[in-house]
Amino acid sequence: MLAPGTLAQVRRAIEALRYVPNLTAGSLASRRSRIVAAVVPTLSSSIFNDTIDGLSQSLARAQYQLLVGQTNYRADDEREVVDAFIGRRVDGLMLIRSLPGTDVDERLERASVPLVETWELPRREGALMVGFSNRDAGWAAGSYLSAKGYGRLGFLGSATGRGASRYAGLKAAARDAGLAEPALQPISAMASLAEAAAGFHALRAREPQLRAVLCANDMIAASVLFECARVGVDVPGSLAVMGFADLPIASAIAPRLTTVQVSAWDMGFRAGEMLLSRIGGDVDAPTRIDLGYRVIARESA
Amino acid sequence: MLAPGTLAQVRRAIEALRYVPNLTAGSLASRRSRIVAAVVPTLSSSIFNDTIDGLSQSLARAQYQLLVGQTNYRADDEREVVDAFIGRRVDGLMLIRSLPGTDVDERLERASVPLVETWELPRREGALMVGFSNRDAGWAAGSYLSAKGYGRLGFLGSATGRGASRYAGLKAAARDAGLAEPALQPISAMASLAEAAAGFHALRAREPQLRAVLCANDMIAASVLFECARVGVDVPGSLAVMGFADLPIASAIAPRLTTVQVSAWDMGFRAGEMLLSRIGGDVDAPTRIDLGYRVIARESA
DNA sequence: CTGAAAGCGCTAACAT
DNA sequence: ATGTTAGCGCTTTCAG
Repeated sequence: MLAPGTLAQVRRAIEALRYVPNLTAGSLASRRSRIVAAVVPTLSSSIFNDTIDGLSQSLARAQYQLLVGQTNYRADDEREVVDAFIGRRVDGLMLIRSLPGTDVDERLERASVPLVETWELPRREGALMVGFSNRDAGWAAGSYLSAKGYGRLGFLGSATGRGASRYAGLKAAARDAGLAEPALQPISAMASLAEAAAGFHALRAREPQLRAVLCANDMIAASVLFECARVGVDVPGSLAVMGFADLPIASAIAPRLTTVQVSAWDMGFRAGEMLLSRIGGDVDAPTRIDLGYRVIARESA
Repeated sequence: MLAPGTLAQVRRAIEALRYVPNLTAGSLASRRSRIVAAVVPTLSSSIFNDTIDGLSQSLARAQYQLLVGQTNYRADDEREVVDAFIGRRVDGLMLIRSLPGTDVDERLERASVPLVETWELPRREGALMVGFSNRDAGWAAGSYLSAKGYGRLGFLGSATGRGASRYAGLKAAARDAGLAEPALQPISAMASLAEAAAGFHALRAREPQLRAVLCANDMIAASVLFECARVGVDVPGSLAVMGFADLPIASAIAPRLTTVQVSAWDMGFRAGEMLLSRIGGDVDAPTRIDLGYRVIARESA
């Protein structure tokens, strides 16, 4: 039996000796690491940071910790980092896929570590995901553009993965509106702002009639806006530009950027919640959340 | 003795059974977690991402993994996250300090986890650090501005921590050049672009004679540039604007941003290397790296 | 309910 | 060189 005040003494001793329980030992014994991992294409881009932030916040509430790894859009890096996380016995993993068709799902499945995918929403049985349809979002952007009366459309962004889906949606919208097929100017998924600028000029050279350009993300769109300012192209008068993601810069830049908002922070936060409830054994928690997208009409298109 | 081909069989069996060694058990037994942690003020800002990226890259080479935590510029969050990392027995920790004067050093010291600080360079015995002098960098910016002939100077940024050091340097440069004390418009360290814009307008209202403004980072400067475009202020004709950090946007924006480059990625990479060699027991590895700063003259000032 | 004991899956130190 | 064994510091189970 504990004498009154004994607990307090113990606490004081703990503080005095600076005893810190070893979570590693705890993890081994309990078979629970209290660690969740995030695997993202790149850490040095504004695009996914909000998602990581959101994940981090939901994990922090539950005293979980966050391990991060980047793939640089390479399949073997993705596999390597995922294997390392499996070895670490993470309790769950959030993935923003770098490329389609890798076998990481299977590996995680076999190790029975819960996986939640974000930034897309493929239909796959039993998979956890929180995101939106990139194709539909691209379609919405295209419809907005055609409804505004812009005729000749273009797309500036990656021609693979999510970028390809957005372009496919844009193409479908153009077809639905009876417009010509939008021009595609592919740039790498990790494109620097300089690369984006060069891609824009290439697109303009190829398509002198270009009336509106949809960019794969707001940073690319910002770069386009900068180039327009530089060469004196009036936006949206001579050219409409539309971004994607609704990053903070979109509502600050001049002219303010018309874009497709996609709840980047929420995807991370909800991904964390999904993982946590799955880890907690909650069976009837949602497994698939469509956060949708929303065209935000501002000044640039 | 291993029969020829036995090793190959074992490997095949490992692959077939999908056996993945448990790193947690290894950590406990070897007293080496092969994890390094990064504690940053915020994850959802472009400012520190390159540093985290650099750290991540140097750790990946050594098969180390990266745990991240954010403090939201709050002392108690910082302490909590650092304690959790100590409990996890991380082999090292990189810290971008949120506020001065917290006791995290002491706690890490007692737990004997190597600490490397970045984004500043205080003189402290035995401490690991890789960074630059914020005060000197602020001074360099101020000298550049005064040499360009701009009279009335201003500063837009946090009035605490690194921001305060940069302002102190700016003030010293103004004094050295015989100019009036630069106006200080404080905004929070986590300021949104909208807050930065509002701060800029407040500064202009207060100081109608303002000729040049130094911003605490390039995102704030970008926001200022956007507002100038919006209200028709000619940059640098009517107002010079200078940024800090040399983020990718600095060289892309129109007009291109004059700024102070500070090797964000390298700070992270070198921090990782310092930690790794310290963990490896290398005694005569460098403990203090001054990466310096460099004024990059572009169009905006 | 409290307390002892048996692992968790590795590494490292030892013995052979 | 190779094989064996004793922990690492917790959680959990099982007696009492």
